[in-house]
Amino acid sequence: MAIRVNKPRSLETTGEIVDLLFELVGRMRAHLERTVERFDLSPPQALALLQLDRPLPMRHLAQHLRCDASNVTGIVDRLEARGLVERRVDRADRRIKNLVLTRPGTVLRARLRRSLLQDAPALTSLSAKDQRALRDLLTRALAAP
Amino acid sequence: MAIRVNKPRSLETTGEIVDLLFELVGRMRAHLERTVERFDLSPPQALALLQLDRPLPMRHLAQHLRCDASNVTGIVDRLEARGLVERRVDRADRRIKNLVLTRPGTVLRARLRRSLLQDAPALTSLSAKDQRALRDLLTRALAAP
DNA sequence: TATTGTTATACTCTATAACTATA
DNA sequence: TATAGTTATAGAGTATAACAATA
Repeated sequence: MAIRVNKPRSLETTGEIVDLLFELVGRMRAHLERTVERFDLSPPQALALLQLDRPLPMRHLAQHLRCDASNVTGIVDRLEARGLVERRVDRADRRIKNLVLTRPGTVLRARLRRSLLQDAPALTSLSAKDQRALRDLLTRALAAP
Repeated sequence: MAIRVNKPRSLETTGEIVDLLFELVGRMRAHLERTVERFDLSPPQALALLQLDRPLPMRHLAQHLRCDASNVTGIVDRLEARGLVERRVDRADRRIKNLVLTRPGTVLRARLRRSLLQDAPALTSLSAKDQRALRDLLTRALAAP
């Protein structure tokens, strides 16, 4: 068995990437906060809406948002009160409530997503080619175990 | 003047990147929470510590952490109580307090950073070459106005 | 017994406003 | 008059635990 304590990959580069991601995500969060305000949504409400490109049980939404399921209740309550989302009891398992966008919810989600992406900080300054390269790198990074 | 409503860059790709970043950052946050626990630090305390690679006025630290200055007081209080940082009044402007890592603080910061980077989720699965490519893309993205 | 969603509750993080000391 | 940091306080976001309905 070879004696190799460190991987050839340098922690130095990893550190630079983490710092860059930290900065990028900071800018994106600020951008999100400015944008959702115009839509009269809280950031959690907006993130929930963005996840609902397909019907999703409450619990799955919680997993996607990385928060406890008890939080989702309140978030969805407000989205439902505004007529953006419906809770539909699952026919196969009646404990489950599937979240489905209403027509207005679908429209609002599309507008929100477009606003967020159209001037996504930093990303818009990359060329189309660079964007594809970035996408492919991130895909490869996340694909591995 | 040419009639061009959309940029050639596709919102489609931008959207994919945002989704990938969302997933990546989620994993990194979970990783951060697991790791800082072992160091008996809260995530904000850990992030503050990580920023202090050089002396920094309270207010600048707040800007880096993207939070109000009033929060930093409590975070630094606890780090100082543990003897990890010192508040040093600036000689040129006595309103300013510069945060400086103590010797134990420097040691702990290095250990924390190493732990975080050594098994940074997703990033460690990239080859050294891919890591450099990712770093360069992110640098370019953030450099632009 | 285990799981989904809800409620009630407490805790953490964060921002706002008023204060002090310096400038 | 303006700025750096602190304090007190309130609000948002989150998690935990107990519960009802269903599996």
